[in-house]
Amino acid sequence: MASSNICSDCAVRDAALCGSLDDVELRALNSIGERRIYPRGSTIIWAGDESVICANLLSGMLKLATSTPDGREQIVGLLYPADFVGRPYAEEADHTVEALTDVELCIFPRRQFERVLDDHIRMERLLLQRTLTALQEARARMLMLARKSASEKVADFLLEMAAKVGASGCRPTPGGPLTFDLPLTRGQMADVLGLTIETVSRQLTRLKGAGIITLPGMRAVTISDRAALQAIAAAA
Amino acid sequence: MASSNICSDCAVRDAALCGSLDDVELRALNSIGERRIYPRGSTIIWAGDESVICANLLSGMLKLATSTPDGREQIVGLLYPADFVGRPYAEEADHTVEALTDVELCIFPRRQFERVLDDHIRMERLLLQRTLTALQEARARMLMLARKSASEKVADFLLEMAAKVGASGCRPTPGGPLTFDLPLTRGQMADVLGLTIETVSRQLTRLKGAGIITLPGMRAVTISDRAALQAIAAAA
DNA sequence: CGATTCGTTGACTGTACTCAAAATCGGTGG
DNA sequence: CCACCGATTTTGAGTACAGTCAACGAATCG
Repeated sequence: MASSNICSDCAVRDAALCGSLDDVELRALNSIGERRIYPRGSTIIWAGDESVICANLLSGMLKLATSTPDGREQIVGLLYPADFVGRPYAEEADHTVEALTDVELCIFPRRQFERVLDDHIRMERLLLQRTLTALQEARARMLMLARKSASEKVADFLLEMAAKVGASGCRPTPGGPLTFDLPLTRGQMADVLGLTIETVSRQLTRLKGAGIITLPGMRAVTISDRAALQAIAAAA
Repeated sequence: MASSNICSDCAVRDAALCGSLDDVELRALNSIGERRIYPRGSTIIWAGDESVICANLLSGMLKLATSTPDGREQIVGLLYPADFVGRPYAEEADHTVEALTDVELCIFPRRQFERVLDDHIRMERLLLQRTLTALQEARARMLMLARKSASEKVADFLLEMAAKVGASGCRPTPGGPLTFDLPLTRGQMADVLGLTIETVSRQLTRLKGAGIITLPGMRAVTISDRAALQAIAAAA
């Protein structure tokens, strides 16, 4: 049976929460888990719905968003492969989870996942540490959203993306220009940064004009002067 | 010895993390803990310093803040009695922790606290749940900081304060006007809301002018029209 | 090839920030 | 009790940054 050892070929086996489990434990988790693929743009969890699933993100990117009653949206987190999805120990889902790219998830029914958590201290401990880190990140983002200017936000975001996605990007010479594809549309970038589409676009063209970046394609970015970008992100 | 049963007269015994412990466990925690009092305005933890302590907040209020290199500050969390303070499993303190009022803390050396955590699953589980809740709160605050107007922010804040501190405030008739003291200065409110002092002040006078609140003293607030305040917080 | 989504650019507006001054509160000491 | 001082708050005038509205260009897809 394929499902009896889906973990063996898991791309994020070591990086994800399950990395803490031994083979016996893994089989237990295996029996309640299920791989599923969602196309880009699909909503995996709706905010306010009953919290029925948890998952590990195997590949692709997810966004985590909340919105005001009148429709203003804010992306409160971006999830990368091996990140944990969902909210154990709560009856309701806090945020809407949507696929930014095609994604592959390893899904567990929430209740059963909680039981595994209860039975496997190492896994729970890992989740605690991840959650503490996520909290720290969220708070850092609060500073950015509340106190940074549009140019700082955009520069900051480009650097973060360079760090996260840029690993796979192409860098001709070390320290030299780095090119990668943004996994987000301008509108999504705006939702992350607490700006509007127009402002994001303008800031990007400003950076292009200053010779700090180039925009070879709609989604592609090349960072040609990383130091300048860092200077902007830190201060002005 | 007083220290051998400091927990017995603890005001937050049931609400705090330690509420999960039985008497034997409590004695263990007792032996590494120590009560300490800090005057208002004192800094308990500096961001970036080595993370050496964790604590439970017994009484008073703490602020949790980060700032940009050039000095812009943002309060990323407010802590109330029974809340947990500090960052286990990290070498460095994430945020600066400062006393907004005189506070009483029950302090533990971080390393030793982590050991207690490791040995007492119930406590670790509680901490996980608290952290998940804090993460949810932080993300909700991200939405507010990034997407809400000044008037929404102030209205929101007043309602939150009414809920948190207002319990002890005086409410002549149920559903009627509620009066309480703000534990924060205008400047601190501005730091919470991502605004300036002047904007906070102006919004308060606007609310006063609209007959929704009155400001009997420098720190006191009376909410006379809660429904109107909620309407502002939700929408405009 | 047209339709649609996404991105850029422009002109204008408005909200919140900055700078500055006056008013109020709280405490101290004559 | 009152005068005085510093800190906090309020108010005012002017500015700037980012938002809004609108049009246009570019890319993608059927």
